[in-house]
Amino acid sequence: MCEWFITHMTTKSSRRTLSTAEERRATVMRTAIDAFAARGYYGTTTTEVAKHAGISQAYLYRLFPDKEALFVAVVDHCAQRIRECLADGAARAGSGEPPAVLASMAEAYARLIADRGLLMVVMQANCAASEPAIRDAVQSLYARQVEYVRAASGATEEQIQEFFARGFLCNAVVAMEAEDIDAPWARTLALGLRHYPAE
Amino acid sequence: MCEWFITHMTTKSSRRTLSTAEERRATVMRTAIDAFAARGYYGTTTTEVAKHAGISQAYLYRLFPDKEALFVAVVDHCAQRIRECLADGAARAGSGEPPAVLASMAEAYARLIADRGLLMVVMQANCAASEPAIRDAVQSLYARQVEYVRAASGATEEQIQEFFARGFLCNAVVAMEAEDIDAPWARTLALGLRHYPAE
DNA sequence: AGAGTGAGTGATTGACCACTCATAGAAGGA
DNA sequence: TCCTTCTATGAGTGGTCAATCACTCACTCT
Repeated sequence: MCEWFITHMTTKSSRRTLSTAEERRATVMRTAIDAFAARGYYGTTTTEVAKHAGISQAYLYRLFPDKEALFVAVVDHCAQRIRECLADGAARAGSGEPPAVLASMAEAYARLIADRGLLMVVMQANCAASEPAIRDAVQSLYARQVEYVRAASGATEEQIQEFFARGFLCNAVVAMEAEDIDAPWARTLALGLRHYPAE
Repeated sequence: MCEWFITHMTTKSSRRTLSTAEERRATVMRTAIDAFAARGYYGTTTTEVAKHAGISQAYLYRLFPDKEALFVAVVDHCAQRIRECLADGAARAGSGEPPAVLASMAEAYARLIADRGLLMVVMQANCAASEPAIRDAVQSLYARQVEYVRAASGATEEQIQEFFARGFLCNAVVAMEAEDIDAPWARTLALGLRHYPAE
């Protein structure tokens, strides 16, 4: 929150240094994740997003044509981060057997979604499929993920499907905050799901 | 939509027959599913819900104290329908081996979520966990489901977890409307997921 | 120094939303 | 028939939201 101070108020003087629009867009995409994560597309106001990025709400509308385009841009940003994370996991496994590569990717993914915000934005987008533009963004997100996993692991269709099934289970457990609940049902769902505490 | 005509305008005369508040609440819970399914808790207006039930928005506020209570009631209603469905699946399997019972439950569940609305409400609720009352409703929904599946099937923890993992996969596929897409990634995700067309 | 370009904002607007209230009308019992 | 209780609505109210606009200021180039 209030990145403005970090990037612009390094000295005590009131001098301010302008960013380029592209830098600002990048800042917004990073900071908007936490805003949209909590209340989703409909429940998050553009004023909230602007505040998180340290800019005025009016300027947000110069950076993005409307709220929908802003949300789609944030989803695409998340998609890219997830792909980078899967690539990282695959690289770590080297050229092993498919199950070993999948396991390494799963491990990397589990570490990634220790950042709850990123995961929740993806889930929120999944639920906002009634907006065609958002639905398209979600479909393209999963299209790329599935094809990347297939290419990087060389696993069978069944193995890939199970990989994603466990991923969705993981998402749901984190979304409903069941990870820390000490009850049989919660432990059963979270069985063997690595839980990296938030940093 | 417009249930009012069905229950109240069976004759041409302008005479109207009142329902009891309890009947009305039941109607609202049934019809509100489709409203909340599309745009979630924040994106759905109380006017929309009232219209679906064929009553005025003002009267909705006599039946439910506020929007949150209304949404939670709808989620609880969905939870109950899912439990009935699982029980039906278990009954159909008789007293077979755990995997057979789970398969029968999965079959029943797949048939249930041919009704896209019911599934989407549950997913929307899962995403609205930032409201404590809604998060509690979701947790209690899954708590009962997991424990019911455990008791009815006698399966191991791992089997139960995989049962729910496949359930979440199924949910995600339906939510992102990937069932009908004719592309490798979509076919991989939907592999073996029975797809009952909407009635 | 002065002109031109792009970053950035305060104030506003019209639409819409959750929620309220006063009141009309139906059902049913004495 | 009159009276009470409950269903049901029209007409608001205050507040909030996405989107717009006129404007200021910072930086760059000449």
